[in-house]
Formats: sequence, C-alpha cells, structure tokens
Amino acid sequence: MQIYEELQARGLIAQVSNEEEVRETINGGKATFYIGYDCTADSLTAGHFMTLALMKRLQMAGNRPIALIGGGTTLIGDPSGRTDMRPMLTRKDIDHNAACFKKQMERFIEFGEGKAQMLNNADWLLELNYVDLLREVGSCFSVNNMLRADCYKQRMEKGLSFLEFNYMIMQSYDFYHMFQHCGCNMQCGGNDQWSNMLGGTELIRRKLGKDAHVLTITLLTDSQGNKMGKTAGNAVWLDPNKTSPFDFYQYWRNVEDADVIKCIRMLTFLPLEEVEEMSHWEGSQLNKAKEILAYQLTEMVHGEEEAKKAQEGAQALFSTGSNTANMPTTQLTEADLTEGSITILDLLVKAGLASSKGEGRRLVQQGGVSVNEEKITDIAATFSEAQLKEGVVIKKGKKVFHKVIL
RNA sequence: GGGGGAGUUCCCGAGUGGCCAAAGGGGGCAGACUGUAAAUCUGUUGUCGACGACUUCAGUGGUUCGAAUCCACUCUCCCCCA
Repeated sequence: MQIYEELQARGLIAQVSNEEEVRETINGGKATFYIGYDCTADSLTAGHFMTLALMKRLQMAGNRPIALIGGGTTLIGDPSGRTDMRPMLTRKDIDHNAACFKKQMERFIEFGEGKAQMLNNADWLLELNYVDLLREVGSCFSVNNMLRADCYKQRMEKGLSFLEFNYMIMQSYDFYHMFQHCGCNMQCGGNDQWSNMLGGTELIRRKLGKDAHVLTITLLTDSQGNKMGKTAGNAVWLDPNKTSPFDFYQYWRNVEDADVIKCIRMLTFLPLEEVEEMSHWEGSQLNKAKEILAYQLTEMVHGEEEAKKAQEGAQALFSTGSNTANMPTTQLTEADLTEGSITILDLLVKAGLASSKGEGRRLVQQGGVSVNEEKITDIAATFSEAQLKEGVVIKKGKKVFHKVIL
C-alpha cells in the first residue's frame, strides 16, 4: 500500500486539490510540502501532533517536509474557526513561542541536510512593503470570493477586522514564496485551513501559471463532534511542563469507546492490519485498545521511558492501589505549614487539586477526596509534619492522583 | 460622519431600585452505577476566619437609606444609512 492509499485508509485525508496529481506526487516522493504553525502559545498541542505525524508519514514515503513557523502570520492572527478576535501578541512573545515550537518539533521530525527543513515566514513577510504587496498580489484576490470562504463567513456576524481579513493573503503569500524559492509544491494542514490554503494555489496559478497542491487532513473530533485534544477548554500540551506525560497518557487512556479505534487509526503508526483487528474488539476489551493508544502516543511525544512510567504508574494506581513512583508531585516547604501541620484544604490548593479553599471544601464534603487511601470527611482534617515527610498521596475523584511531600 | 442597539458570573443568557452572589441552559467538578468508557440520576459550581462577612454585573464618577438595575462621561462591539 502506498502512502496516499494509507492516508486514505487511516481516514486522514479530508480534501485534496486534485486527487490524481496529489496521489501521484506523494506516492512518487516528489512532494516538497509545507505545514504552517502559528505560534500563539509556547507549546504545541495534541492538535498539532496530528499534522506532525502527517509530516512524518509523508517524509517516510520520501517526500520533503518544510515546517513553517508562523513568526509573521501570527502577528496577524488567523480568524479561522474563531468567533472572536484573537488577542494581539507581541513580537517578543511570538519569537519566544517560535523557539519553543522548534524544540518540540525536533523530537519528531529530523531536520538537516536533505531532510526536513524549518523556515519562519517572518523572514519574508516582515520585509514586505504595503503598496508593493497590494500591487503584486492584492490584484489576484477577489474580495467577493474571500468573503464566501467559510472561515470568514463565521465571522461576518461577530465582526472581522481588516487585520485578520488579510491573514489569508499572508498565508497565500507564504506558499507563493516557498513555491518559488524552496521548490515547495504542496501544502498540508488541518481541514479548517482549506480556504486559506486554496488562496495560495490560486495565487500561484495567477502569478506563475503553475499548479500547486493542497491536502488537508480530517480534524479529529469525538463522537459528539467536539475537537479532540482539549480538556475543559484547555489544550492538551506536548510540553511536559504544561501537561505531564502522566496526564497526557491519561487523556488518551480515557477517550470514549466510540473514539478509540479512530484515534489509533489516525494518530498512531501501528500497521493497519493490527488496527483492523482491534476494531472488532468490544465492550471492556476496548480498555486494552485505550492502553495501546495512550502508550503509543505518549511514547512518540515523550519517549519510551516516560511512556512506560506513565503506563506503569497508571496501572499500579488503578489496579493495585498506590504506586507513587511516577505520580505528579508537589514539594512543600516548612513555610507552607502552620504550627507543624497543614489543613486538608490548604493541601488541596497547594497541590493544585482545588483552585480555592471553597472548592476544596466542596470536594471534601462531597466525598471526593482521599489521602493515603482513606476518605477524608472532615474539612478541618490536618496533616502533621511527620506525615508529610513520609509523603502523602491525595486522590481527588476517581482518577486524579497527586503526591505531596515535605 | 449620522441614527439605532448591546456589554451580567467559565460560556450562552434572564434580571430594568431593595426579596440578587444574581433565574435557566451549557460546560466543569464530585457522588451513585460502571470497564479509568458512554448514557442516566443526584449534588455542586465568586472568595473567605462560612448559618456570617467580603468582592462581583465593561470603566469612572454621581443620585439614593439602598444600584447589575437610575443619571453623566468614557471604552469596546454589533446593526442601519453615508
């Protein structure tokens, strides 16, 4: 099975600009493709992971990836999929974020001579002159068409600033630029980028009379239609300091039954035959599939060692009780104690398990907190210095474990 | 530039002088049931020294015994006309 067919079989391909040509190009390893990443935060997310995996798959099939850091486009802000305006980021923030992205990407993709390359569109976008740009590419865009694009339609009600409206033009310019200077003949990305990406092919066609290609991948959504890779509106980060490997593992370990196989198929590199087999699993057997999913992804993102730790930690906790080895831990200091002890409420807040004492109080009152396997029922419970020196394991709800040590 | 409308707690959205820490829904969290799943049911969801106190309804300043609610100015957004 060739790469195009594999991507298809995995359910990854959402849309392509020209199926025949795209298939031939990537199957033949003739694509130099780019995927753009706007650096709106200081870490990549589980959502980005999918496109990184795509990059890897295409690279393994002999194609040349370009990871494009959006140092320039982030200054504009992509309105796609947003109902409100993005907060404006400063140059400094963006540079910082770009540096973080670079580090994370290097874990997945090999960069270097003849391998993948990394570019930053700040390098060419920031030099542009307004009037020159308008004359050069502005004439190639039809406002009428742009307004028809999905990504803007959503914003017609809530308002769309001229700044954001130009995002598509910047992105198109990237493609145009790299087509000319880097031999880039294809752009990949999430399906929400479809209209932005087509802008680029359109520009290339008009300016150069040549064809470039676009391939988008299906956005990973759960059975309810929500984007995956988020918990309570917060992204699942690839940075271990923002989302610990344990939490990352747990996120995937806890996906719904209905979504496991889809996730394995789309996100992991397991052979399709194996996935096919798993798709027959039912009921609680799916728990095994969830473990596989969680392990595979954690391994790719955080490495084998961390993945094992996360898995063992989780198994130990959920089956036999407390194996505290790889648990998220909070280190207290003497200053956190009052008269040699600390109350349960303070402890919960310090450990980040409750955002306020009020919340902690509720948790305890509703029977959601255990310490060292013992349910806490008294909101006035305290823990002594000696206990803390031993280390205590707090369990919040059924799945959240946290160790606190002095 | 002219006219009209809106800004409420995580989100949507009620509330138009005291009965408002603010209806309802969503989401979150917890409990029951389970398979670390889903669905369902229940509780909970501003902060704290907690049957009380304190801080919130875009911002600032007023009126009032008392303001999310009234007045003035400011900021932001939307709609219509140009």
